[in-house]
Amino acid sequence: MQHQNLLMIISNELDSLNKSERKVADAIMLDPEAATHSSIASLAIKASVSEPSVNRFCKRFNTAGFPDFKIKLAKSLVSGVRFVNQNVDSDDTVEHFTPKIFDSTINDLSLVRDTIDHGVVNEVVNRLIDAERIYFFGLGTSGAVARDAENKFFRFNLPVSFHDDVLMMRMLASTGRSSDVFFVISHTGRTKEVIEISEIAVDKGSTVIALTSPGSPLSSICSISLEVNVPENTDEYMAMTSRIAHLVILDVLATGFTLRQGPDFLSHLEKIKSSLKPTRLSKDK
Amino acid sequence: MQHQNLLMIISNELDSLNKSERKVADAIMLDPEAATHSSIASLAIKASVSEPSVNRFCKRFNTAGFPDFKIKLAKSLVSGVRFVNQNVDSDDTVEHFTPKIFDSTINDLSLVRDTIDHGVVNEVVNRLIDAERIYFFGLGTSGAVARDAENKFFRFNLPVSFHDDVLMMRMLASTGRSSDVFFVISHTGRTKEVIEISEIAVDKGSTVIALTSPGSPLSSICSISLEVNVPENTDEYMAMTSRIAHLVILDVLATGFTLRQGPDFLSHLEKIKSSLKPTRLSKDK
DNA sequence: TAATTCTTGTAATAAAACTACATTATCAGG
DNA sequence: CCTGATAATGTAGTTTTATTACAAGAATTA
Repeated sequence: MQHQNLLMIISNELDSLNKSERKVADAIMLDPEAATHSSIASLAIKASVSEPSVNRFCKRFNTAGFPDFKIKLAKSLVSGVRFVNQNVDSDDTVEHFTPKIFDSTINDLSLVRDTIDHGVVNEVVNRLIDAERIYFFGLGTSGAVARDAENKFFRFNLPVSFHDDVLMMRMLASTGRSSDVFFVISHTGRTKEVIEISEIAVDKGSTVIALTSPGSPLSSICSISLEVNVPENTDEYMAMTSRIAHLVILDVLATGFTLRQGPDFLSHLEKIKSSLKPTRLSKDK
Repeated sequence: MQHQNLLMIISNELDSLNKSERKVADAIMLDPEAATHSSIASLAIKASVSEPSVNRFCKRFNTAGFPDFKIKLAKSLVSGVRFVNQNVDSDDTVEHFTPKIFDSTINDLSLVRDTIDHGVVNEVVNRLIDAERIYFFGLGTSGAVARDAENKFFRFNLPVSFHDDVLMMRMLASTGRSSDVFFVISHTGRTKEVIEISEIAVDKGSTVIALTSPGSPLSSICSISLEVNVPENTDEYMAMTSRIAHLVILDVLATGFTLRQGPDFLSHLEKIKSSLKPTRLSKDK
C-alpha cells in the first residue's frame, strides 16, 4: 500500500521532529494547499527557517526534494478531501452529497480493480465457457445483479437463466448436472438459504461459482469463489456499493467470454443487437 | 464543474490541439505518473518539442506553469480515475482487460458526477417525496436497474413496485393517478413501447420521471428528465456503463429521500435491516 | 503569391532548488 | 560549569529548472 497519506505521516511524527523541522511542519499544516503552490523560499520565510531546512524536512519524509514533496503532498490532499471525509452529513444538500456518493463508488471500484484475483477470473471464464447451462442466483439486491447477468450472458447463445425464488433455486440445484454452472451472487455470503442451495448443487457435482465477500461461509463451500473486497459500509446514508462492483465484474467475465470465442463471435452479437432495432425510434427522428 | 479531472480535460481536448501540443499530450498520456516526476526539459525531449512548447501546453490548460501543472496532474491521478484511451484488444488477457473495464466504468462515473444537473436531482427528490405510489419501469438491462430501485425504495415505507412487462406497464399507466409517480428508466430513451406508455401516464396527469440519455424522445415527453451523459460505446467488447451510472443516481436519489425525512427516519431503516438478520449466519461462525 | 496569423524554437534571463561548508546550539562526561 | 563531540541550522555559491522575449518558420487566406 504505497497510498499512505503524507499529511498523516507528518502529523504522526510531529513529536519526533527537531525545532526547525517542527516549524516547517506547522507552516505546512496551517495551509497544506498553499504549501503545494509555494516555492521553497516562500515556505522557508513562512516557517521562519532557512531554505535548506525545508529541503532537509522534505528528505526526512522520503521524498526526493521539495518539488517531489509538493507533488506527494498534493496527492495526499486529494485523497484526504475526497475519500477520508466523504460521509454524507445530515445537513448536506444535493450539491454536497451527490459527488460524495459518486466518489465513494469510484473509490470502491478502484479498490476492487486493484485487489481482484486475475487467476480466479480466468478460471471462472474457463468454467463459464465449458458450461452447457448457466444459472444466476441472487436474492434481494443481488437478485437485480443476477438479472443483469442473465441479460448479458443471454447474448452468448447459451441456455442462461436467473432466479430469485429460493424454491426454484432449490429444485434446480438438486437436479443439476455436472455440466451445469450455478453462479451464485451474494454480498454477505451469509444468507442461509443461498448457502444451503449452493451446498446441494456442489453435492450433485455441478460447478458452483460464488461472487461474494472474502472469507464468507458461501465462499468456503463453493467450487470457485470470486472474492470481492468492498469495505463495510459504516455510514447509514451511504448506499451499498458492492453490487456495483459485482456488475462490473460480470462485465469483465462477459468480456473474457467474448474474447475467448474469437472474432467470428462478434457477428453473432451484432445480430442480437440489430434484432432490437425495430423496437426503437430512429436517431434522426 | 469544479473537480473535473485534468487528465480527462486533456483527453477531451485532444482534437483541438496543435501539433506540438499534441506531442506533449501524448507524451504525458503515455505515462502520467512519470510526467509528474520529470523536469520540463526531460518531458520536452520525450515529446520531441522545445521546452517553451511544454510550458505553453501547461498554460493552455489553465495552470500557472509547469510545476503547477505537475501538481494538478498528480492530483488528477489520485482520484482513482485513470486515463483510459485503452479499448479492449482481441489479444488481451485477463490481466489486461480487467483494469480497462474498471477504468472505463470509473471514467464514465466521474463524467456523470461532473455533468449531472443538481437542480433536476433536487426536483426529482421532491416529487418522489410527494408521491403516494412509485412505479419503476424498465426493459432489458434497465429492467435490472428498475428492480434494484424497487429494492432500495421499498425500504422507505412507501408503496413501490417495479415492472418489466409492457402490458402491466400499460395498464398501470392508464389507470394512474395524479399522486402516482412513474419512474421510467431507459438507456436509449428511444424504445417505442416505453415512450408510448410514458405518454399515456403523462396524459393521465401522473408524474413521469425519466432516467435516460440527453435529448432523447423519452426525455422530451416526460414530466421531468434526469439526463445522464454517458459516451456512446464504440468498442464492441466494452460493456454498457450507463446502467451503472443509473444505479448510482438512484443511490443519490435514495439518499436525498432519506435526508429529507429527518433523523428519526433512520430508526425505520434500522428496523428493516435487522429484519433480515435471522436469514443470515452470524459473523463468528 | 503576398500578407497575415498562428506555431515553434533559440537564446537569454530569472527563479528555484540544492550542496558544501561554516557557524551555532546542544549535550555528555569530566 | 567547562570542554569536546555531535547535532542542528544557516550562508553563500552552484546547479538545475522554468520562464520570457524575440525571431524564424509554417500555415492560411485573400
